[in-house]
Amino acid sequence: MTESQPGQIDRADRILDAAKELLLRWGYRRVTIDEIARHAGVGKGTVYLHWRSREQLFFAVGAREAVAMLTAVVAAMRQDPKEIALHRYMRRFFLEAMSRPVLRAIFTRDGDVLDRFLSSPARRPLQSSKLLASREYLGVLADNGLLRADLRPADLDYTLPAVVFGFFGIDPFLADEVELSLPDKADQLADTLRHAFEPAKPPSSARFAAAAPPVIAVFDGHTDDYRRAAYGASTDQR
Amino acid sequence: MTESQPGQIDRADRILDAAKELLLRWGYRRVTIDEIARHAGVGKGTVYLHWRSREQLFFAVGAREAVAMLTAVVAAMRQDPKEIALHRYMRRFFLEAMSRPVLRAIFTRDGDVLDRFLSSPARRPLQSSKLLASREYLGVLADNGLLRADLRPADLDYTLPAVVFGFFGIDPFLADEVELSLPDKADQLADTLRHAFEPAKPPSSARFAAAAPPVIAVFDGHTDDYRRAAYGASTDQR
DNA sequence: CTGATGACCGGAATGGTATTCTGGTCATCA
DNA sequence: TGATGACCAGAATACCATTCCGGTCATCAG
Repeated sequence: MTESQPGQIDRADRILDAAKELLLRWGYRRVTIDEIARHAGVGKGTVYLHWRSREQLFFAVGAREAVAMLTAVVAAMRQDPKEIALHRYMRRFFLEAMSRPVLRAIFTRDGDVLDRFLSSPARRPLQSSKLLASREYLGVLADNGLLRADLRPADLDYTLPAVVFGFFGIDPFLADEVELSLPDKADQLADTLRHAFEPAKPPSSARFAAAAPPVIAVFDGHTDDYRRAAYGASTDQR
Repeated sequence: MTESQPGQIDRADRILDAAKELLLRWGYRRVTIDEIARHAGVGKGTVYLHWRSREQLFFAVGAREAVAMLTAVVAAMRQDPKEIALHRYMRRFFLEAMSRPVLRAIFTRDGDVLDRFLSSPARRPLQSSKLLASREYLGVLADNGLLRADLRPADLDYTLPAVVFGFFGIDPFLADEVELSLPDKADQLADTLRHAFEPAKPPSSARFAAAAPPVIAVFDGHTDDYRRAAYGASTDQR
């Protein structure tokens, strides 16, 4: 067994650092495993002791970014239970994702950076819809009256990703129109989600306090999933 | 001057019919002007008597579809003034666009059909955002209390296209998840827009009656713009 | 004995060139 | 006078020779 030794994690991180830097500098297609290994100060074979393919390695780069993002999200939720509200969560999600170059490339489907990677077989980048809208999370919200009562939860499976996807992807098609700042866009997204999916009258603080622990548990679980995906050859990853 | 003779319009339509059929059968790249002319029973040079380039010709194919769609939309608005409501309009827009193969290809950015055409220089396919969210239309709605009062109209320039774009584009990224029917998707879009952008309490019928004529005028104007873009070499088209 | 390495292999990507194809023009024709 | 299709230049394609690179594994260092 290779993992669980601190040195191994360090080495994985060094390799991921190198891969991330080269990815952002040159794009997915141009980066070679040789170059990554050289930058990380390891042999090429060593890379394959951690991930079983080039694709897995770059997936791990994204997964590690997801861990960082989710960690920030969960920290905010611990700080203030109201942060679990759908519109607050997605606002932060949007800002965090757009602020991290690797995640921004993934969510905006930036072909210059990820060209080939995007068309990988069935490999939905970071399984974005799962990351984006966990049913468990939405279930907890619904159970605590934090979603519109007349909303069938199953509808959100389709509608929430549709709306959020739109905010991530619309930019290239607006061009010279009004150019909003990133926070302004996030506010627009939050405003839209709040009106579209949340109760008209804001729920009491008690609601948020009750729902926060299970919500945080769900996100902690997700974070661990991505952490596992980021490191370690032995782990499943299918 | 060539246009305004019925025969010329007929011929233009025959050419557009041929172009449309071949476009859907073979995709933008594979269709040649020769083939279109042959199918339409005219000489190749004749095509250039109507449009000044291949790109303009295919743009005209889309414009003619837009005319058909807008005609249906306006007819519905004349029938029932309530149809001018943003959510009703976009519901119909979505259904109409998705039901017409050429427009669906444009709005879903279907690369198999439109491959090269999509990356045409600055040539935003059918200037979709203008088609989608005319400021004039939204202005009339706002003036008649048919939009949320606390909404700055300029915000809709960004937010409305973002949301709608999401519904047009999300499908490929949901895959095996819940597969909704087209009308169900349209209903989800309508529901989202109604809650996000319209007043909580439905406006009176009188509001709709007052706003309908100017709204219809706006759409009639748009329809004419697209009709002009579809036919005629002499017209500007920039 | 264990974990790290890099030379090596096969298939895929790339570059260069000869050939075909096609958008657009315009002299000719009905 | 409006329609046509032969014609041309440049772009797309097909082909092949060469390079490149992901992944393996025999070998080595500690």
